[in-house]
Amino acid sequence: MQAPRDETVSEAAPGFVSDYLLYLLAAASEAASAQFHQTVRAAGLRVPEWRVLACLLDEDGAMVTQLATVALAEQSRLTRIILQMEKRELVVRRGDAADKRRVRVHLTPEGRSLATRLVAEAKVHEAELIRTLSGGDGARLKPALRSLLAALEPGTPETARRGTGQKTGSQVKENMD
Amino acid sequence: MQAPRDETVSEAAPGFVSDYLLYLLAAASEAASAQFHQTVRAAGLRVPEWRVLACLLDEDGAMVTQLATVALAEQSRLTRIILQMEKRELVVRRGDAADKRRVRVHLTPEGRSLATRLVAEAKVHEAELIRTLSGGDGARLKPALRSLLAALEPGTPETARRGTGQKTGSQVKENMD
DNA sequence: ACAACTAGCATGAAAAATCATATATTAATC
DNA sequence: GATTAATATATGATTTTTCATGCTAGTTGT
Repeated sequence: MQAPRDETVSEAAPGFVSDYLLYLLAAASEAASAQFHQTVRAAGLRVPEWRVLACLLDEDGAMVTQLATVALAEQSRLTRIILQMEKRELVVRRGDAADKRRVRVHLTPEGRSLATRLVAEAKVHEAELIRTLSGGDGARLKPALRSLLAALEPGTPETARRGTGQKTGSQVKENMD
Repeated sequence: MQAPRDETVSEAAPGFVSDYLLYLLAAASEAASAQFHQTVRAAGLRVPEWRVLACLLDEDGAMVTQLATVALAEQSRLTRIILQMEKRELVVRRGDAADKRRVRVHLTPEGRSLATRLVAEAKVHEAELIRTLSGGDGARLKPALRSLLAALEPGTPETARRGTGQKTGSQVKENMD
């Protein structure tokens, strides 16, 4: 028998926040990621490190800047993260012969093995998550998100163009925090 | 180690990452927020501070822990953020009379004014954003996100209620981080 | 080939976030 | 009603992030 005073708490706030798209996105992302990120931490990685590994599995030899974009982290941060990962022998950095400013990041066998394992777990987790969504929401979500991204990101709609120099000038890039 | 069989890795990677739900969520959230967050910074606020203000407009006198949940930040961080905001006279902290552990955070007139202005801008921005989404995606997104959140968050399905008894044992656990 | 400009990455110093834990207060249990 | 557990917030110390900027290497224009 506890007497929970019902004093000030009577908010059933209509709430701007709880219906605000940017909040829903951030909250959904956090909530959805929380579970899997535990797995990531358990593997001794921080979230951006996991993203780097996954990205390198998709495209080994990516540049630091590229990785920063994909890992949703800033360049200077990514630089340090890569250095740490190199110390841990998850990746190796190699100067690009053709353009010596660039640093290509490659998976080590250890890194590849870890990446492979985590990606597999991620796929399982994703499938489960989508399955728990009621009805068609599971199916609707991804297309809607892609649509949103497409509307927001100027370049790179689908086919990620990269590699060869290709700096067409307006490589608009200002969507990082 | 594998040999870089083609230095300019021209693969338009099938890409696990680019179709991974958690990545889409995180990327969409970042991309969508980037624009408005510039407005926030221009107002001299960091993102969690803006979230606090918005939340307080919804529910003045919220507790620190509550704000941490809504602002998607950790408690100790929120504590410091609130202290900073108090120094800037955006909020005031008041001990809860009934429960002296609690600290209720209230908007100052300045804080309310700023919050009101920003929320108005946020609504405009949101409307524009949704409008740019092709076809029904604008309409589908929010419900899908809410569905996802509902599936993930144990308690608090809609009406954020706290305080009043109802402790069914294993309720709220840890949905932060 | 030279100047000026841009791209890619690194780094120092400052700010901030995190983790574990301290403290105070309230609820629960026996 | 004393004891134990749980809540709510604060704080110290360490690690991270960030910001601005440095530096080197390519690019462009003349």
